[in-house]
Amino acid sequence: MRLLLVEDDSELISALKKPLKDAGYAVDVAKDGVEGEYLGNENIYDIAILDLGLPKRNGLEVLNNWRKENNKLPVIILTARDTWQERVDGFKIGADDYIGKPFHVEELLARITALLHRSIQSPGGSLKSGDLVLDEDRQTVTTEDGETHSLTGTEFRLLRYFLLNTGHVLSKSRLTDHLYNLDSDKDSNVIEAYIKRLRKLLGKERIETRRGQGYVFKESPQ
Amino acid sequence: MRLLLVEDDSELISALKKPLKDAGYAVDVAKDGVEGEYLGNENIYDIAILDLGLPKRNGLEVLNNWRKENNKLPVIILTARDTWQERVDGFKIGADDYIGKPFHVEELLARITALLHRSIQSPGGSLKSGDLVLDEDRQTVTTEDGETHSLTGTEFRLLRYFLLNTGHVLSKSRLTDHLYNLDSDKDSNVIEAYIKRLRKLLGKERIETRRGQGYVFKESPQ
DNA sequence: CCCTTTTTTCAGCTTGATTTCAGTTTCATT
DNA sequence: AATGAAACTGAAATCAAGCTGAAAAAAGGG
Repeated sequence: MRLLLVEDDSELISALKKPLKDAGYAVDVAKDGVEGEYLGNENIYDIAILDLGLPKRNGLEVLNNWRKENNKLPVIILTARDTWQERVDGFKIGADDYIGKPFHVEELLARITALLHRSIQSPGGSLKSGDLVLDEDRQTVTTEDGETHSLTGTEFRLLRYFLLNTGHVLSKSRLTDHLYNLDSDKDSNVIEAYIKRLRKLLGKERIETRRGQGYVFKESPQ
Repeated sequence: MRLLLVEDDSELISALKKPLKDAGYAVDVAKDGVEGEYLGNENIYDIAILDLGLPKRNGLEVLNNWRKENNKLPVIILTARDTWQERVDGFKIGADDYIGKPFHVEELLARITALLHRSIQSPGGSLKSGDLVLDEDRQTVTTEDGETHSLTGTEFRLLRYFLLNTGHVLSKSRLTDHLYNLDSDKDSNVIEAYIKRLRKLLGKERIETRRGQGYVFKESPQ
């Protein structure tokens, strides 16, 4: 999952980065409204955390512009002034959720999870595909044979992304985009290496290779 | 354990704070209904003590709003007027327990312990996990070999939190959240240091490390 | 205020996760 | 079949999270 944080307060940025990373998100930061709006249109993010009080362009304006362009990026609004009026404005323009400062990181994390699940119509704490169950709290996967394996951070993020996009062809560059930040190296075969590990865990047939295009995660092995 | 006290009477607050701290709770106080409701939704508390007669927003209303939002925070209601009717209202809305003023601090402490235990189906007075027994009054632990060791404050709080969350992955930041009430320093390895002490006391295998994720307390060492 | 206990910090070390690498296999195309 | 590009593979190198023992700092008790 790749997350865009549009926020100008460096202190808040550094307070959020670690826990977000720990929770398995690749985080990019935009420090003003203009940059934020631009990045948000890149179509590579799964969710955005948008502060309202921003330099150059106000957060509500950014959100409004995204929605005008039919950009459906899930957005959680963040604001210092938690007024009833502003909250209503945000929702009207098309925010998906709203959290007032000061807040606890855990609450933000919970809302992110809730929103991501909502946006793919899969409520609950675990993701399923066929006989696989991914427990997002424990970062474990239970396979068809009933065995539960705990996953490393990268294995978990990759598998989650597959599960959220079952049946779709996912290119290697798209996968790297979603697992890592912008500044990461593309000339590497990390993805291939992790595909191998997931296959070892889940069975070879589960992840189909489409040579030259990418990989497809299949609901049932067959 | 982190506890939210929603109470406006400063005298009562100061009368409760010390014994609660001594019993190993990290206490945060909200002085009115609005603040209380907000904090209670933060998802970091293990229990709330909620007075009914509050400024700005009545306690029953606060509780009602929490439950509407599907917030399952265990709540003990506190009230001056211990009427049958009010008690019924409180339980109907979803309070877990109820205590009328004036009360003895010991009774409140007992109800808190009982309520926390209820959530893990451990009706007895002491917390057990496998062959471990934690005496919450004496702050001691009895290990498999029958030895009883007295614990320091932090050791006790950490171990109790583990026992109440056996089998769950607990991240270091979650642990700090529940052990301390001030926003704690992020660049520190206090948790690691205490994990080490608990391991020395209980055996290494009891607490499993999930690198990058947190720790799991296991019922049996194996 | 001094002494004891508890808590926190620190620096070097260990271990496991991640990434890279080099050699091999597979596949589409001619 | 021969070719070249893409993907696979096992092992090694690198990097960072977590561990550890000791010492410093803070809290508590007389």
